[in-house]
Amino acid sequence: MPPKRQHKADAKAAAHPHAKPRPLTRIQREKQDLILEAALDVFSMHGFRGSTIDQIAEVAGMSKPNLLYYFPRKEEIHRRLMSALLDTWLAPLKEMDATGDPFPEIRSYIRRKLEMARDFPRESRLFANEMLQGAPRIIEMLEVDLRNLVDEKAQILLGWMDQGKLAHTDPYHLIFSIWATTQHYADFDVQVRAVLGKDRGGEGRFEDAARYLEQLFLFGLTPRSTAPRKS
Amino acid sequence: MPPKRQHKADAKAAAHPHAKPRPLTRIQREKQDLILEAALDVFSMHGFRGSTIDQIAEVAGMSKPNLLYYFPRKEEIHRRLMSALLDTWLAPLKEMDATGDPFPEIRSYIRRKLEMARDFPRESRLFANEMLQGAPRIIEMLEVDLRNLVDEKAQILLGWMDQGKLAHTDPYHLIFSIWATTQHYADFDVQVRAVLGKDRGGEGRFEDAARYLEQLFLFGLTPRSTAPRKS
DNA sequence: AAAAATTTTGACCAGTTGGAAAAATGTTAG
DNA sequence: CTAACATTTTTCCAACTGGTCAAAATTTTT
Repeated sequence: MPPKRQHKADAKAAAHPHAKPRPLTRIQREKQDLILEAALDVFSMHGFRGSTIDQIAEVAGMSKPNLLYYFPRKEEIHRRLMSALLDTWLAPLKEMDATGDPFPEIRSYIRRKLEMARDFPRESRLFANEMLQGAPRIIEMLEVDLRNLVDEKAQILLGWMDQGKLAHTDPYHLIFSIWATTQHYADFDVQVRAVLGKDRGGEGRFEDAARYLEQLFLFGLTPRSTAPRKS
Repeated sequence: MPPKRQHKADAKAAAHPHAKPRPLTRIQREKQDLILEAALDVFSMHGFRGSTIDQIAEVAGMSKPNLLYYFPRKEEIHRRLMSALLDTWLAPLKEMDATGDPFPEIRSYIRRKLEMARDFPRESRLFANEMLQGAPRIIEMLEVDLRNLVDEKAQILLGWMDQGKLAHTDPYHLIFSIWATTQHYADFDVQVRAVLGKDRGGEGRFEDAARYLEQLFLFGLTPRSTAPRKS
């Protein structure tokens, strides 16, 4: 039997699962990063089905077969992006600390999320695209990891509420509303820009958003001088 | 010259632009609705590029050429959906009335938007998909119609603020935050369900959301009994 | 019931898609 | 230098894509 052609970099490792996988070469790391970067561009705009390997390859500046040498299937690229993404995405929430006070904690959570919308809009859109499609590739992670994390943080919020440090309300929907309002600035960026126009739609929009959201979440819309209305 | 075959229902009308277009037959109306309904299913999940005519035809229960008899191109279907959508979508905001009081107006705006997220989730996702892709097909409408409408309503909000009926804040971001928080329940439905789990994730989630959002927007997160924190 | 118009179907097409195979070209350790 | 390996290119393919076309089936009008 002639030795099988070695089409993938880790073919040897795969043949013998317990063999130490040879470390990636410099070129492998560089090219994989290049591909993932390009794929993020494409997937985040068109979703999984709407994106083609050719498009990704073109953005990455290489031929399609060459790209397929590093990632043998399209799904593989997407999977890699998604699993890297989830960690990044949940990190800000993980930082919310029970020993802190609610308002500083919530405020800095909002800030971090808003910074992510500003600095990593493609990641946000990639995530949104996956959600819109029913999250077929990450649903289990949502139901386990995400759910556990949110449960845990909801307990913290409830604790603060019981201590009278925070208005008593639904902690889950509180978290949802922070996700929604912050990610909006990445996912619906076109709309935000269209509405704000050229002058107000510059980079300053993130500071305006931060100021507004802080006020909304920390002080609410009720005018401070007026007693809350009934009904 | 032999008379051209009449492949499209309105070919005659098109030949003579000022001729009164013959009204659609019953079958034409029914089938077009059937197709648009199916297309909404498909486009809202996969976006324009990720959807195929075959898929739509299958959901609509007809053959691809038959579908193409009613809508000669894929874009046409999408265009029809989008233009019908924008009207529906902006209707709730249009209702916000300067002569009313801010809190009832804002509260019922939130309610209407939340009802739309509950009753028309596919429309919401179709819209979200278009946004994620940079809104190539509706950008002008956003920059003109949407922008004018929001400008107008922002003026109303500013008026209320000047009268001391509403906390002084950024009216544009206020509107954004209402859009974001309500549409979240349609666009990120999978995530919401995954986090809330089977028991809390039923239809009741919309009522919980309504209650929470009302509280957030009307009273804010600051505990009523405590003076607002400094810094 | 015939004629006219509308609707549906089946066969087809050119371009695109994800991917395979193999040959050609670099790169590196001994 | 050269053998072993890593990378890239060329060629190819079967399935799918949006869309056409003529004929057949059906419905509507006269």
